[in-house]
Amino acid sequence: MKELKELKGLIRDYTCGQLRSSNIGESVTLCGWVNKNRDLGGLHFVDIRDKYGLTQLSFANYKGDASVLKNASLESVIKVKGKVAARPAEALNSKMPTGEIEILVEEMEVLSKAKEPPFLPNAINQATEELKLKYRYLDLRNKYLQDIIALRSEVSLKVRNFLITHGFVEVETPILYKSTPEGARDYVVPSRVHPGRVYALPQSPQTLKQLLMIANTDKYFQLCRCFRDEDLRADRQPEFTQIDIEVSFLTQDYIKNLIEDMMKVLFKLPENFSMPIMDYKLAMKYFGSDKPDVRFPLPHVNVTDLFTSSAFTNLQEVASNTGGLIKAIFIPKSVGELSRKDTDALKDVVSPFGLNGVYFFKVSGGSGNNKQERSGGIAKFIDDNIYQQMCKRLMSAEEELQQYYLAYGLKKVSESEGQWFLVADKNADATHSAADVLRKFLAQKFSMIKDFYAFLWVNNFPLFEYDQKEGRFYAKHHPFTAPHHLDQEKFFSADHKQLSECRAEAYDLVCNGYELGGGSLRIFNQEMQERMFQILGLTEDQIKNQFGFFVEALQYGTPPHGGVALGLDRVLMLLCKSDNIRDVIAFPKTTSATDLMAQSPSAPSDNQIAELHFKWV
RNA sequence: GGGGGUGUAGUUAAGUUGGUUAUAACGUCUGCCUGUCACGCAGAAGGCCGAGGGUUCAAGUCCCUUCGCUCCCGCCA
Repeated sequence: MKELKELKGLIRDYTCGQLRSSNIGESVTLCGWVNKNRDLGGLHFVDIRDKYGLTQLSFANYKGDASVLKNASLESVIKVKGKVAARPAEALNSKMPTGEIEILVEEMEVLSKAKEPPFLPNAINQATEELKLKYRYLDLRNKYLQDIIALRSEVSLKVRNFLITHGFVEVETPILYKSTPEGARDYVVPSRVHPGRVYALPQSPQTLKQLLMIANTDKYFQLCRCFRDEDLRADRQPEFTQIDIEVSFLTQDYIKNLIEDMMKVLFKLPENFSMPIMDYKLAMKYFGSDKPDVRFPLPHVNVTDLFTSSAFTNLQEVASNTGGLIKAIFIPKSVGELSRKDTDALKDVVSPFGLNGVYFFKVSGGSGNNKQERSGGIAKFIDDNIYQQMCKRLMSAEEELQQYYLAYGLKKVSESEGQWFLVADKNADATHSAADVLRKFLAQKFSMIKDFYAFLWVNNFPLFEYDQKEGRFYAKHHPFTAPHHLDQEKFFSADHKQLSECRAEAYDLVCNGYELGGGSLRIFNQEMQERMFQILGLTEDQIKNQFGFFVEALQYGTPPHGGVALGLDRVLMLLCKSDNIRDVIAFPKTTSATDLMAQSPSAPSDNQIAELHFKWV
């Protein structure tokens, strides 16, 4: 705004955050909302507000109609004309950027009288989420949200500039498209001219961007809206924006270099910053997650085998069960110590994953002449051998994670005193998830989370996930992902185990425990694509109906290609340090995917029902 | 689909073991006030206690059903 050269044609001369003592003496016109009325009897002050700030209006010299002032209720839009004046020395306000001056109002007009609003922007009483969403336009008057809206616009521009400088072309793809199976539930749009048929809103323009590569577009990008009809979370909305990218004739390195440079621009990272890469298996092994938060240490160590013959039946049963997993986390005493009460409360941290609690024991002494002691919790089931193994594993974990410790400035454990926490479940996935959440909880509790952006690539994902219930493979990423170049044999093998172990040419961009995006190299020949559909158990008819056009296109000369899609909303969440996606979207939906302001979705009119050939059940 | 939290003046909250007229702050209205800036002071109005049903002499409070918001699990290729 400072350097902005304003065009003629506005009814205001300055914004409400602009005037300084250098403007004293100027005759100005300001417009804005009434933020505050302070009537001292003989003196009257009004704070006028816009998105740029606040300016105090003084009515000491006001000779106009007093009833106009009376009408200036809070949140009314007013226009004032007056002289910029210095405040008396005793009335300077150093807390306000405009605190050295005030406007001596000569004329005032209430452009739009406001009735008492349901809540005030910037008020002492924060309105509930429900009310704020119903009156979103009032909440958006808040500077916090206005700044984010501006940031979002700035980030979009930077992304476009960056990509266009690198030779990319932005291409718009259809919003009314085709239902894609194998993914999330589609939002579906009925058609007036085609009774009984529907369009689907894209979950992502995946096939379209690949077709653009076949079509010789070479380097494509799009800031595109995507739609998924799934249940929501604090970081998930039914419609969201992706920075969608696809490139021909590339290796994984190109995408990594490109995104690394883009993140440097968006997050103002140092020029020499290099993003570490972590193998999926390593991420799961030590962090129990494919999107680990690596701002703090506390790796998990697998201790399952140490308890196969334990006298403690809870752990013994898990350890003996195929698929059972026990993981341990160590908190050094110098970092902090949980009280007995806190330890019991860990139950609530892991219970969402079906676990009954967290096992623990404490190690004290051991330095100098003090004999080391294990006490509390399950200490009596931890013999010297088990304990030494646990320590050894923690050390080798730190060894194996060394490059990440260096990259993020994490400290290795240098003491044996402290508390061990064990998480166990017959289902390994539950242990991984619970241990991940426990790790984050402990880091939070002991203020171990430093304020920086810990970027990370995770790669070598498995190509497939096996669904026990349905007895079939699903694509972990999507069915166009290329099998890892070292796992081609496994991909064409008929062996279940080989297929399970087949890795993908896929990678995720992770930051501070959020998945910012993911991508892959794609399959670019027809035989391989057909093999993929075959493994996924699609019939000839299904392939033809759902992907026929795409498989056909692959036959007419397809360049090797790949890409990535980043969640713009999550990028913004990280940039403005919000943990709620609603903050970065101008008109967000509730967790039940409704719009409280516009009351959508709403019932169709009788006319629409007839035209769209609906039959309500 | 499942679980946790929550719903009380316009708004945000308090409300004990079920017991008189349901509190407070901000906002609104009235009056006073010449340097306030979370202005101050005095007063007033303002309530379907989310909705429906039940228990009870008596329900904001206990029970059942239901709805909204929110967080999490499942889900999100």
